[in-house]
Amino acid sequence: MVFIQVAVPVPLRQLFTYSHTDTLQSGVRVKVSFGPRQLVGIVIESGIDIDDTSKIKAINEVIDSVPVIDESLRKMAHWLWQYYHHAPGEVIHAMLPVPLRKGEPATPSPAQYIQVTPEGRTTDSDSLSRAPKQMACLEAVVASPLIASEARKTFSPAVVKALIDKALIERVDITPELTAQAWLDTFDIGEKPVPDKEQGVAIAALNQQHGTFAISLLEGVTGSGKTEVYLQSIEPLLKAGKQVLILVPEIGLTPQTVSRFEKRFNIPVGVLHSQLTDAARLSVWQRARAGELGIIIGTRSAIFTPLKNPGMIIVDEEHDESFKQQDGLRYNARDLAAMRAKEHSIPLLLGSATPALETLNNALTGRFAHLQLTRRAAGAQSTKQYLLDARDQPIHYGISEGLLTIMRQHVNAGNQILVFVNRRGYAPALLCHHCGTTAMCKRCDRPYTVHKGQNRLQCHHCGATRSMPKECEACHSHEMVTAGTGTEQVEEGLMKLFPDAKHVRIDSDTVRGKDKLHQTLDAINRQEHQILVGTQILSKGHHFPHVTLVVVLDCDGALFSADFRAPEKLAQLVTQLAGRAGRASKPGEMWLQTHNPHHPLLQDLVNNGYAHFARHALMERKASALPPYISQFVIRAEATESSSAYAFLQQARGVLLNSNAANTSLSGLVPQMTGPFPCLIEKRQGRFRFMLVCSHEKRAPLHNALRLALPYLQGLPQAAKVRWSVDIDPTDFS
DNA sequence: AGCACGCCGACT
DNA sequence: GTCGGCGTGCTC
Repeated sequence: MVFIQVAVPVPLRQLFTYSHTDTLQSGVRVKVSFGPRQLVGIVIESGIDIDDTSKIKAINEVIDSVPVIDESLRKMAHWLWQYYHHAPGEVIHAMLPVPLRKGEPATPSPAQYIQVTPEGRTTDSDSLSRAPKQMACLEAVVASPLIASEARKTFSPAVVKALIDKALIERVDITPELTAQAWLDTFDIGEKPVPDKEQGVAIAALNQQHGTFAISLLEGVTGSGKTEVYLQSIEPLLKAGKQVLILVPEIGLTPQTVSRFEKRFNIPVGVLHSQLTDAARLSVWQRARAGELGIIIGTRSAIFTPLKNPGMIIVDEEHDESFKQQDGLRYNARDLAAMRAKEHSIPLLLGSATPALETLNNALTGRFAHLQLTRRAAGAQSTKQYLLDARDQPIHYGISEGLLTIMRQHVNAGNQILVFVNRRGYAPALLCHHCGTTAMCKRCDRPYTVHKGQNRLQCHHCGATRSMPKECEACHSHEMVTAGTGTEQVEEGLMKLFPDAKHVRIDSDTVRGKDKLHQTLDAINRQEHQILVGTQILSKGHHFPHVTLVVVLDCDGALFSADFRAPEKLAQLVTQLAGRAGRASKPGEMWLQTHNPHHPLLQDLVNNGYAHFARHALMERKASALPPYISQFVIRAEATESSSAYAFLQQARGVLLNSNAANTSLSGLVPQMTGPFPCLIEKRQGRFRFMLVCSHEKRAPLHNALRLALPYLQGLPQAAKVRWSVDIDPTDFS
């Protein structure tokens, strides 16, 4: 009889002990009874000692013969639940593809394929000369068996059926065989550009790092060829049979990105993103684990992909916020990438035109290697940036007179212009002209956003919609007016101001699904539209060579935000937007409309660029004792009763003070606490939200205080009544 | 988080 | 008389 520690998928910060006849390998899945239910758990440790054996149950079933979580991922899991103070079972759960969480087999199961029959192989090409599609399909099948469902998609079901009826191909169940380093069969480097001097330096530096742990920041302005550096620095690794894992932001994963890697090396690339089916994700997971895939590109959760021969990890656009999960296990995939790289003794490359201040600080202090690309390729000029003083100017649809004049010049010259508006919808509020009452979402206590196109009001915090009210709820006046400007209204205004120019609006309301976005972007680059209005989506990934003018309608919100990261986010956004426009023959310009034209932050950004701004912002962070110079965590609480959420955090505050004082070795190191105070979005989906921010200049004592406090927090009488969570290194205070 | 147990209101 | 409301407490 052996006692075994198992991570069970429940939100409890502990492991559970079960018994079994033999020791089991760590990382193997087991079925266990947990209370009244059956759950799939993961073996963490075998053969442990235990005092009280009275409650111990036996493991019901061992699912795997080979661990689904290998040694290195197990270490990562351990680090995750320690560092993020999260329930181990949930951590492991988050790391596994959905089918594996349910206990389905981890090795590939047979799938239906079509393969060529002996008749098909000997058929002469004449017999199908009148059926070119069948011919193409047959040729493909002769080359190698195809997955039946995919063949039906690429060639059409009728074609496949016709060939089966003619007995030229047949259906068979094949269990796919996974081969390590399979990509080496086709690996072939086509044409590649000669790197410029800076790229050459970066590539040479990265080549030195192969086989060792090192982190580099590749700080490269837009258009300086970061991807080329990625491509050339992974080339020798792939050739040596090593795998490369590339993380990209959620919207950055375009077919173009993937095909660029596929075409350069002539190998298949594994792709992981949120829109894949569970089966498709599992397939990539299996192929990566078996070492079959040389390149895996994916979003945040791809950091959990098992690798047989890891060679390097790349995080592209490393400043992007989507690398931090904002619910449940609030991990940061960028930080996790560093952990993984260290564990495997491989290099990590972080690339960005606008590095996060945390990353930049590590590069400036020498913890990370700092590689810089300062020149745009092919002599393209960078976009000139200016501030537009909107004070005392008439404003139409959010656009000031002065800005309008500039826009006219570009439109009349036949160029494209891009108008950035940071909120979608028509207007962020609807209010009564008579008494001033604003239409509010009852569940969130926030103004509804007006959507004129649908003739409805929509709450942007909980998604609820309602019909457009005909009269004021309070005074029944029929005069309702909108306040503020969203993309929809700007588009409407531009249609009136520029009746001859073709418009297109790009936000999550107008581009549903990935295809629609790409179609619209392609149409823009074919110059089918002259004026582009849109939100954040426009700042990611895509380039608009015909755009000569970028305007940002409202920069003022970020200047006085309660979120200390707002200026950094604005600077990143503005710089990314500027990078979208222009090309060698048509340099672009950018105007930022503001009521604070003398604000030092805007001045610095516009006159000196992001790199200078960021270094200056770091100095300010240091002076104000903010991250990355201090460590933070946040305890969030939400409840239908505002007072219970507040009370819980108030008690938590007390516990944190006391537990720390009780720990004599840390006496004097009291975390600094602010709050509890309401979140920036105070109420969401009918629940009131509060947070308690805890900071300390040193991470270790801060985390120790939390570690000591957590058991008490769980025991608090209020703890059961409120939904509460811990957020380590928070990036979002909404 | 589930899920059961438990103790009080409106129903065939 | 019971179906069912969701408070409380436990899960190796």
